[in-house]
Amino acid sequence: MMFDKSRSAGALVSDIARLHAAEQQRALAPLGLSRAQFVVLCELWLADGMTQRELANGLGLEQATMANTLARMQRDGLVTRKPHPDDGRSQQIWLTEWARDLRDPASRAALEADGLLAAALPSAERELFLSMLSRVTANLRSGKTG
Amino acid sequence: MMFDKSRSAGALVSDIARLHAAEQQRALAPLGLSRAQFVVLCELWLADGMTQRELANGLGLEQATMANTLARMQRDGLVTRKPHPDDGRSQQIWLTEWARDLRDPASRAALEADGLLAAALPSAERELFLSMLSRVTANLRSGKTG
DNA sequence: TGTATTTGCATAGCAAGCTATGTAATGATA
DNA sequence: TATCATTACATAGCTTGCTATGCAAATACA
Repeated sequence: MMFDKSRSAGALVSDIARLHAAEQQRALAPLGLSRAQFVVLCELWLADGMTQRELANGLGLEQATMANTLARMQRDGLVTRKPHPDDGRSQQIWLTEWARDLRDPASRAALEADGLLAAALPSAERELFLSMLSRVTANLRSGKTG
Repeated sequence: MMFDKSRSAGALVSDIARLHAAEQQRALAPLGLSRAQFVVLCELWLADGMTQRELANGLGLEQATMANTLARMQRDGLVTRKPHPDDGRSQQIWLTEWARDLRDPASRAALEADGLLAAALPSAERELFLSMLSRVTANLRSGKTG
């Protein structure tokens, strides 16, 4: 019985994720952002005022993970938390002006890291690669729920 | 300036890596193994007696990460560390009998998790997917060094 | 109305990745 | 030979993921 990691999609994907995360961290660092913070900001740039649970659900992360990341984002001046008007248990997450201003430069940095990844493939293959990744993501996600 | 995570290979790969890691953890848990430990065991099943640095280099991990993982593996009875005969600074990492016996069942568990991932794609596309992942991995890795 | 369940959040504690730093052994060199 | 640089490892401290718990607010229902 053998496990050949060079022929394991899971092992390869894990390696790529780690290498890509390092690239993205490097690209985002000059803005004072971490990768996890950028991911949360992507949601909030579309619409802030969401609750912590809505954010966690949208990103597929656990509530506790979200709570910790939001605490660091508040510490770093990226978000503020205000009591929810209709529900005393929850809070609305709002972007600071500073976080709003980061949208363009941070998106550029993230795209740059993505470009390094895509550069490994001829452009003719990139659409298919994205399609495959999307199908795998959808499949694993649905398997988790159902 | 927009960042669309559903069209970002990096974002998709990160999600897949997280979902796959959870699957693999679940499959390995009954054996008392974590994913990170399994990865180290894969190296040691091929040849044990390596030093910590050799293991870290082989897996592309930092020395400190390796040191911590090996400490947990020693705690869990998977490896023993013996002084290196030729170099008083380093230690050789040896598998325990128990770890040796885990090779077949652990490999099966890992392959099972990989199967769930591959199941998202028609078999005709799987070879190409592996090839793309290999090229991306190689490209990112070489970019790191050079 | 009063209790019981559910829901939203915080916190503790663990794993595994990272960087930075300290120590001891080795190796190179003046 | 004595000193300096390098190498192997350990440790501290950070992030970001996880599970498990606890608490308080909201909701359901007897």
